[in-house]
Amino acid sequence: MKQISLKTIERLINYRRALYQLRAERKESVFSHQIAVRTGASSAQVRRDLMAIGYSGSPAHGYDLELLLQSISEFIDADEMQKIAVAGVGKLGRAIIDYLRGRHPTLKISAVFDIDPEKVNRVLHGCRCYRLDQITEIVSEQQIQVAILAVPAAVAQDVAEHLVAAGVRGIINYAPVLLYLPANIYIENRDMITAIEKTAYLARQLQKKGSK
Amino acid sequence: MKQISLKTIERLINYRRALYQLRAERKESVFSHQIAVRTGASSAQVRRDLMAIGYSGSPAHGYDLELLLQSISEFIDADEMQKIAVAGVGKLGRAIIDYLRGRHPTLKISAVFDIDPEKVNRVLHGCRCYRLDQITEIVSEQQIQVAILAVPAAVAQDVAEHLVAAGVRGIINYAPVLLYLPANIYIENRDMITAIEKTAYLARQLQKKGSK
DNA sequence: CTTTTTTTGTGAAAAAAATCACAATGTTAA
DNA sequence: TTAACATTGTGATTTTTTTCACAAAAAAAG
Repeated sequence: MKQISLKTIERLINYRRALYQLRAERKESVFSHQIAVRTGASSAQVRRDLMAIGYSGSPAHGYDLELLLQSISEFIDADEMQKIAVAGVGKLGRAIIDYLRGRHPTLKISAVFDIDPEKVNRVLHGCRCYRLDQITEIVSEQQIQVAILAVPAAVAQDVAEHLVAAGVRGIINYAPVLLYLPANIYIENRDMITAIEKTAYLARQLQKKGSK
Repeated sequence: MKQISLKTIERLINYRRALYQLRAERKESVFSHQIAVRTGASSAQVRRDLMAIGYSGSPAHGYDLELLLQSISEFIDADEMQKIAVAGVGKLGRAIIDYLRGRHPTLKISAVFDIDPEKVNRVLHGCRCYRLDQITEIVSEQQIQVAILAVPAAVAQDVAEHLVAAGVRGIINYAPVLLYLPANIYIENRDMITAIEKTAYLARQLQKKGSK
């Protein structure tokens, strides 16, 4: 099968979310344009993406909601549980732990790390907290491949390097710094300041456009 | 000037961040390939993007770091302070407030909203907290155009509609739901679960690639 | 049974984004 | 002076992504 683009992956994740909402509305089947309008894609785009994962609908009834959900999930999710590490248990780290805990069928936070002795060795929101300097040891021992970086900017690069040394392949970086890591590591930058700067810029553009 | 793409905007924000780091290393000028390596772009890409904002370097010395920083900032940032509203002052909302407070030359959080009577009318992290049901009134009064949505999923759509009614044009959505809003509103989805799902998928792909 | 309508799946076309590649330019060194 | 070198700026090209547009399918209406 031809390699599926990252853009398609992102959209599929959104489609799945839209499908959950549609399911909650008691729908049993769905047309490409219904998914499109909820996700901001075009209906042709939706069809193309579903084609990419090999799922087919019928011209008469569209897509079977349950089967489509299943197909997307099979494609996106791992077969077995995937373990995640969280580095930094400040407000943000705890918010992340809360968002994810027990909510996902194939993702679970299996270790969290902090430098604060008050937190270390305690169970926070259901997750055992370890000392930050144990991170390489424990992450490699547990074979964790995905990590969330929610530590202060000053130590982000250092912690990231330890994660990579421990075998992590994907990092979600919430620290407001650019990480400099080997090219075979995937970095998803989620720094809030960047997001706000971008949105603030676009809000101004939209205003200009709206006012003329 | 030809319209600059959103991709270029995103990269420019990254370049700026890289430049701050380079400045901290006492650099005074910088070549496109140095920016490139720190941001994961190609050097040709960097030059193209800088061309887009009309900044020129010299073949001999590259780009003057200070002037380039200034040019990018002039392009990305507003001329005057831009106000931001934060809806939802849970762990995540407070993390956002902390990240931004006093750190940015043109962005400031000028009102925060929550439903919890314990928080309402108090000053949290330097920001006055209002009742969530005052949001339309206060956001439109203060002419806030950018809002951060950090409320529970169940109320996100409703709060978003109130923000739009109050004149907001850009929303950074941290709630794990897809918002359904007019097409002229910019939505930056920053839901954490989506980010983790995507990264987890990519980590697996990288593993497959690495092992063969 | 036939026509109308709606939708899928997908080649083909268009648009957008990224890369290539090289002339122009200034620098350094001999 | 002149040669060797590194880098910018950008036209041209390539690659990727999106959209168009229509045949095929199937249900509904007449």
